Amino acid sequence: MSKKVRVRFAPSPTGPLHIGGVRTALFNYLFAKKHGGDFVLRIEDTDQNRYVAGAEDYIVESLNWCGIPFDEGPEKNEKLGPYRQSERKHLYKQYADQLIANGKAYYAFDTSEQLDAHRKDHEIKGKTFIYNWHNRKKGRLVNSLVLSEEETKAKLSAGEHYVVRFKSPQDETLHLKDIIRGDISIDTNVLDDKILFKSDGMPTYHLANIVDDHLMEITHVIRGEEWLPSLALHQLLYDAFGWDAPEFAHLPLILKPTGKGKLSKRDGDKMGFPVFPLEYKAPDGTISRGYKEDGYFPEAVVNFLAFLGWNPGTEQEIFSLEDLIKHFDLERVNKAGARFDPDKTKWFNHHYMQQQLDLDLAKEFQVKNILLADVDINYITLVVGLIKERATFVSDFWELSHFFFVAPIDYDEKASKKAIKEDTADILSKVAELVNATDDFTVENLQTNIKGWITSNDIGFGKVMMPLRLALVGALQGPDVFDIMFMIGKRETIKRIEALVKSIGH
RNA sequence: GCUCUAUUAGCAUAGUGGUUUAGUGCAUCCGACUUUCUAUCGGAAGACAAGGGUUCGAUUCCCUUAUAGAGUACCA
Repeated sequence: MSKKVRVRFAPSPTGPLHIGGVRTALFNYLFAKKHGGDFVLRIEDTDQNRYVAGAEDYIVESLNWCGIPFDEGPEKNEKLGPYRQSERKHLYKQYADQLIANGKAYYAFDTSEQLDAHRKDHEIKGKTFIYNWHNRKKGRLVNSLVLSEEETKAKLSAGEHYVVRFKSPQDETLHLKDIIRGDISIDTNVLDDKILFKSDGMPTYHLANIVDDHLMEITHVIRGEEWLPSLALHQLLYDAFGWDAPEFAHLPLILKPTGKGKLSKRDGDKMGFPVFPLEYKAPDGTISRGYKEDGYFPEAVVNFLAFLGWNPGTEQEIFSLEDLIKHFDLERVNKAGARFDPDKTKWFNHHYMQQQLDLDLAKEFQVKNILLADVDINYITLVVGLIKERATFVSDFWELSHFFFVAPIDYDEKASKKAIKEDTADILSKVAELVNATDDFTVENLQTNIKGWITSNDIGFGKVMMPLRLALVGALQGPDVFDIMFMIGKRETIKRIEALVKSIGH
């Protein structure tokens, strides 16, 4: 009985896709897949002034990188295409005309300048200018409602610029439904007569959106909260056309980490985290960082995005895409805005890092560090296995593991103070001997030899282990000392111990 | 201004008209890992915006206030 679920993600190609847009796309995707439906990408490029070349490709690449590809869209499975509104231009006029013919819309000839003047005028008087029943017949507006039929025709045939406005009803209370927010009532008297068709021959978002959603057989419109105020108009438009409206769900806004205002493009650079999925080079040359380039795994991005406004109601926080599809539910989406937490996104990334194959991480590590070009990949893989648990990004690896590849060139001052005592040189020399005497050079043998020596001579672990670590690493950091010795080998271990002994100056 | 929306600890959130001493995660602090640590493990501290109702009883329902956000374009 129920139709197949079809949802759409309808971004405007005005620049890189904001992370909030990705979240909207993700929720659409999850909802569609959960119900075995289709996920449609439609490009809303009705504003020719704001068009940015390359933005559409960026959107497609972003969705693909996140692993949430669309089923239908530009150049892909075009069943009900085209999927760019600029290519559907010819479709919209007839619908605007239809509304005019049945009295639901009208021509307006006011210029932008005239309207601005009205708005300013009202502002001075402390009132709000609304282009609706309240003002449309008072004589100061020029439209087909106040003009005679002849005058209107004359203006049209004279080629005067006009727009088509929706005639919003008077004194009605609209009852709207939103899956997330429940019932919403609106007094139609506060609605203005929105422009449906612009003087440049293109429809506005409002008209195009309704016509396309209808033609593309969209069953659920899942979009950002900023559209909530337009919901009444959209419902009215469906009614005016005599079409069944889809169901609506308005997603909560994504707020800045400071909590004030919605997350904007500039917040990222200011606070040191990306707001875009992929790096973006603007036509003017400025570069915005992306999650991908910053070293985030797509799984982590999807996971934290899913939790921006939604939660499963259980204590599970780690969700694969498949899990999300299984558990996602619009009813469980929050109404309140979701504050973006950069630390939590790192936490997710750390988690997904642990699940990556050491070999894959090692390959990436090698590519990003020239110094590793000639190092055996198997060795790098072993190193990665030892240090990845304390890394969030692959870019952390070098900092955490350089001593596996190169000997320390100097010793951290604070660490030296802490580790080096009067008898340190003697102790280290003895340790070097022990290392040298360990023929079968394994972690286990090193441990039993050195630890055994410490306990049998009653020296104290700190006095031995700390300077030993300092010798090997150059600081009091890194994984288990015995692992390090084993990895760099007997000769290198002894070399480094002797280097420290020498530097102490005994 | 007007319209709409929200408000649980530093932050994100769970949850409910009465055994809830309000659960979880991030961050913080403290311990442990026979001694690195920004990792891991264990523990601690920390919240129902305010005021009115409704009710035997409200964090949970209603109203008001405060605060915050969104929209208010020939942008989407």
